[in-house]
Amino acid sequence: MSVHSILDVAIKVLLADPSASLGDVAKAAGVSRTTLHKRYATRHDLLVALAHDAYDRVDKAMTDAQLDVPGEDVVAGLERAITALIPLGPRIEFMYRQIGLDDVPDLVTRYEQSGEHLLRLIQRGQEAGKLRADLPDWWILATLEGSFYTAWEAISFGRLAPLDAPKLVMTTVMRGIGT
Amino acid sequence: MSVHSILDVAIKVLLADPSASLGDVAKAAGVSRTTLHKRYATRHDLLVALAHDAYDRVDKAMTDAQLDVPGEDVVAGLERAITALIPLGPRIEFMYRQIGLDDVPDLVTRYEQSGEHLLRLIQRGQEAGKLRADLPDWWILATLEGSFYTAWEAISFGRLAPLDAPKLVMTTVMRGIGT
DNA sequence: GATCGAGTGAACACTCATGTTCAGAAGTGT
DNA sequence: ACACTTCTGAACATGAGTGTTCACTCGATC
Repeated sequence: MSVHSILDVAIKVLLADPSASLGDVAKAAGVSRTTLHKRYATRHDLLVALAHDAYDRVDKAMTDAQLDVPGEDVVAGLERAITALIPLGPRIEFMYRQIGLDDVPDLVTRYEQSGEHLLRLIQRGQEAGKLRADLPDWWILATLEGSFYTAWEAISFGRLAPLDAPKLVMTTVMRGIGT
Repeated sequence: MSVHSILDVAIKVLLADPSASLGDVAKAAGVSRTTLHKRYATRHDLLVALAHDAYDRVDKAMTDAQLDVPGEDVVAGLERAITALIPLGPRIEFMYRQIGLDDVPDLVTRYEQSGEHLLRLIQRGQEAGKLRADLPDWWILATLEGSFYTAWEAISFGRLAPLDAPKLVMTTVMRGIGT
């Protein structure tokens, strides 16, 4: 069982039950508790590792989405970002729900940085007249993240097909629900 | 210390730290742990009581918002609903984050019912041509709830003034972020 | 085949929240 | 003043998760 597999399983288990014991995690990962303790000395260490792994993937997704290409269409960039974020749903949900990681300076820093790519894209969109300039940029970012999260929830409930999500999010966020 | 005050304090404490002990809750409420145990025999009982209290308030807010008046403007109804929900932010956030209450049939039922008022309003809005009919009603509902939640978060971070929230949510949700 | 590293299961001490009990204090009503 | 209720602080047993150690097994490597 590789490190990544363990983290994958740990995310799932801890998401289903945040109070799951390390024994539960180890069992689900097909690994002895001793081995788990060898990799992550304490529960806190495991949580931090999970958070870092999640941020790694978000960062990679944002980089891959090529949001910083100046000439390109902002809306297309947004759609690529959303599409890339959808598969990361479980990990982001985990980050979102886990409390007690606020006191880890590294993670706070990463959290603040994680939205930077999108925020710059949004600012460019506003300057280019593609996005409403009467709304604060941070609010637009929060709205985007919220809509993505709503989509992820709908997917996890089985109500929304993953492949339908990006377009649905984009049309909703861009045009709104009004006629 | 009245029952409602205890629940108020309990919400705050458990929201700040979901793993807070009953001793912490009791101390914060200015009540002995023994007394707390007398009112709520187990931790689970307390959580269920908190959930019911939250649903009570949501139900009351939705009823007070008069969403079922047939003739009235749907958009105005939505804004009243959002306005009424904002103050319930902490409680709804609590409901949202607490896991382990899924196995309480009463709460599952109440959860399903809690969105009914808004859903009917949305359906009326779609029929009246005020809301996009090309989007599923449940998705519009989820979008509304998500945007409300985004606003609540911004408020709790101190970035958004509570009185500004309803209008901001409405314009964002109705018109979207695009130009 | 011997050696090394990684993993395993079992046992252990430790901490902490929980739930319970009880005798006494504080307050309320008659 | 008295009876009654509620709240309190303290103590207790219990259970569960945690972190640690250790002897053992297994597989790969030399």
